[in-house]
Amino acid sequence: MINKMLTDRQLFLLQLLVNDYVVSAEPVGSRSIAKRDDVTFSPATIRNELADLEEMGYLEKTHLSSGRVPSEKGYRFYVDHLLAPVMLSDDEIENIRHAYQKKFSETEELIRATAKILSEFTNYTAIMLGPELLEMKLKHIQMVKLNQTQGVLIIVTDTGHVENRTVSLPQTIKAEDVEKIVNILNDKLNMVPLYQLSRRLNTEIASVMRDHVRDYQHVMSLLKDSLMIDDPEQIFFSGKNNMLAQPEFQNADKLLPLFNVLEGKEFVREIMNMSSSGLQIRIGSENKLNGIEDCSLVTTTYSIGGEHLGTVAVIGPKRMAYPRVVTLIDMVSKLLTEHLNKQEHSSQ
Amino acid sequence: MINKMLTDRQLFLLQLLVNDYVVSAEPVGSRSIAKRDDVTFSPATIRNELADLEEMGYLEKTHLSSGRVPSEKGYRFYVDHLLAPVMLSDDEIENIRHAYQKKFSETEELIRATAKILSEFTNYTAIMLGPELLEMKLKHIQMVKLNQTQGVLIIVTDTGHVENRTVSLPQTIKAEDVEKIVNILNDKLNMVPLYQLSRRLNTEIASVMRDHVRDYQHVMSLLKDSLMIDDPEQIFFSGKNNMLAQPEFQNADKLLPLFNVLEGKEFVREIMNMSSSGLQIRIGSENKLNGIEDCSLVTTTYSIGGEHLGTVAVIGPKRMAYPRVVTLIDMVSKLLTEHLNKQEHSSQ
DNA sequence: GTTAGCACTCGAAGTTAACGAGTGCTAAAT
DNA sequence: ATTTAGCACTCGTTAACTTCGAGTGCTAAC
Repeated sequence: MINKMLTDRQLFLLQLLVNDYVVSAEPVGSRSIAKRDDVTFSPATIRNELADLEEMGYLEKTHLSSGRVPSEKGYRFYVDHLLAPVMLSDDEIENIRHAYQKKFSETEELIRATAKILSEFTNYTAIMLGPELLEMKLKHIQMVKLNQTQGVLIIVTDTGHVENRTVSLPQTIKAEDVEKIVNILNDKLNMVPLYQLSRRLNTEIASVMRDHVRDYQHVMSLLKDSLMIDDPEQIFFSGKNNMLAQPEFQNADKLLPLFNVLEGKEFVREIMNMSSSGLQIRIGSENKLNGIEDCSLVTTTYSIGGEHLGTVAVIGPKRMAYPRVVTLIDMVSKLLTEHLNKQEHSSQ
Repeated sequence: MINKMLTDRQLFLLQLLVNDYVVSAEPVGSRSIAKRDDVTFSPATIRNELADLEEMGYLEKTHLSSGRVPSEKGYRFYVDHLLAPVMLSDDEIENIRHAYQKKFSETEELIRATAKILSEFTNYTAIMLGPELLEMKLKHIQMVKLNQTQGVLIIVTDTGHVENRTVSLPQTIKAEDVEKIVNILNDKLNMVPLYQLSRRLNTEIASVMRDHVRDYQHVMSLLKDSLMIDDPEQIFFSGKNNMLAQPEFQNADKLLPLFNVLEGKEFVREIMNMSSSGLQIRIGSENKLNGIEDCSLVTTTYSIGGEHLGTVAVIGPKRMAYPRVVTLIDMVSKLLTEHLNKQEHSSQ
């Protein structure tokens, strides 16, 4: 089934209609389009064109005599062929750049700040996925004794991420034993990916431990617990409340399922899967996940040190200001990448 | 103005009415009360009694011929004098205890889990405030070099909390210099409260640094940035979405201001201020904070090592299941305290 | 002191009518 | 061959009116 070519005027009208509907959230009629200064033809002509566009599946009516609303096919066409890059005002660009001037002492803080900026400037909800913890490599392990019975095990990765665990120390263990153990671990596990830690523990480490550490069985079981890294993702949400301002989510019946989906693991997995390469847009039911069929999802990626990947996402109603979101998400992901790499390479 | 003493029957009726309204969320009429098995008198009698209770300010009507609803004064009286401790089912107690069986590798995880349990069992929103970061004392500082230009500064407190900062290292600095600096810091700042760090840095440390470290000005300014601890609170929310299920918050107009308040700093400050000693309940407009005048807030405290204090809070509609919430928040805060202290003292 | 009976109130739910924004179609105008 | 004015028709929205019922207060009888 090959689509008939659309005329220039049809393209123009489709674009106008989507733009209008995106801000008004009300079905758009022929009269309101005709009122515009850049439209020279009459409502009747517009009605004819819109009827054609509807026949081709780009538009829908909410009832027999209502104005038109873009269909999912309409949004898809709009996004694929009519997405005019939007200009941000100098003011806005200045504001965004300004938000990145601030010193960020932790990578996490930077990512969190990015989510906030993105949600505030789009007025939708932003989601940031950090680099996968399990892919990170061990850079350093450190044990700090808090008191007779407790210590904190600190794990630093090559990306500067820090994990920590509280561990109960057997009273039999001595300070020099602890030091010895930590030295062994640092020696043997340097630059080992976190997901391999427990395996390595059982193979290489076990034998060394047996030779050098007394009560080694006990120590091994403690270490095994502590080096279990199970939390696979760092996730940051910002602007969930922006959904409350959207006319399509005014009542709790709509909101509850939406929020439940947003907080679920499947949603995060969905974002992870779709953002393999560059900018992607999922419109409405293109999202396979149940519960966000009235939403659109825009994602892109950012890189740390040119290697590890994270994801930036914006979710909002299907009736989304796509050009603006695309411009913003693009800008922000670039700024983030830039910032992370500056951190990585500069000395100031 | 001294309140007239309430008769036993009036107390009984007030209690029944609150209990009924809490579950139904609808004004309670005399007939529905009379239908109960434990009520032996007629609707007319009940009407007379309720009219008296209304006159005394414990009840209100939503309109002239509606059933009655508790007033804030009514809730207050109920909470102060009629709060019958509710029994949890064995099943529930078992479930809660079971949730605490799991091993928690970080204190944070334990507190987060407690919030979740509390929100799930109350069906309201739980808020946990961790111990004040600024009150914690420095136990250990560690610097891990990531590459030529970057390092991670790790700060461990006496409670086992870990803070970390990414710092850009000047290229002139050598590994042994870093070690020297860290040693000085550990030596001079051991057990200093975090809020004093920057002051101490300027006094004691500055002079020592000048004598032992080259390029000391530069190092000092880096340290100053890194030891600025500004985030004063650890806050954990759970079950915000439970608000969506409450009939009083069905539309976005009510939800948006509520959520905005919950996320604001004033709200946290409010909780901090009110929980100075034991269990406290704030009903409706007793909360001075604008935006939660239709909510009630129940708070209590927990202790770590008998010394540091944190706060457990539950917020829900004014029409809250007070007895259940009080029982649960009490139980959970005790379990949490117990768990934290077990961690502290046992060796297994 | 309690309660049956009754007139009265008022919100909720249902009905109807008027309104208006929108459409499709036809026929005239360009 | 397009474009457009004109017009009948559709249908959601709003407001006015009705009905219904759950609830009250009051009075008089128990």
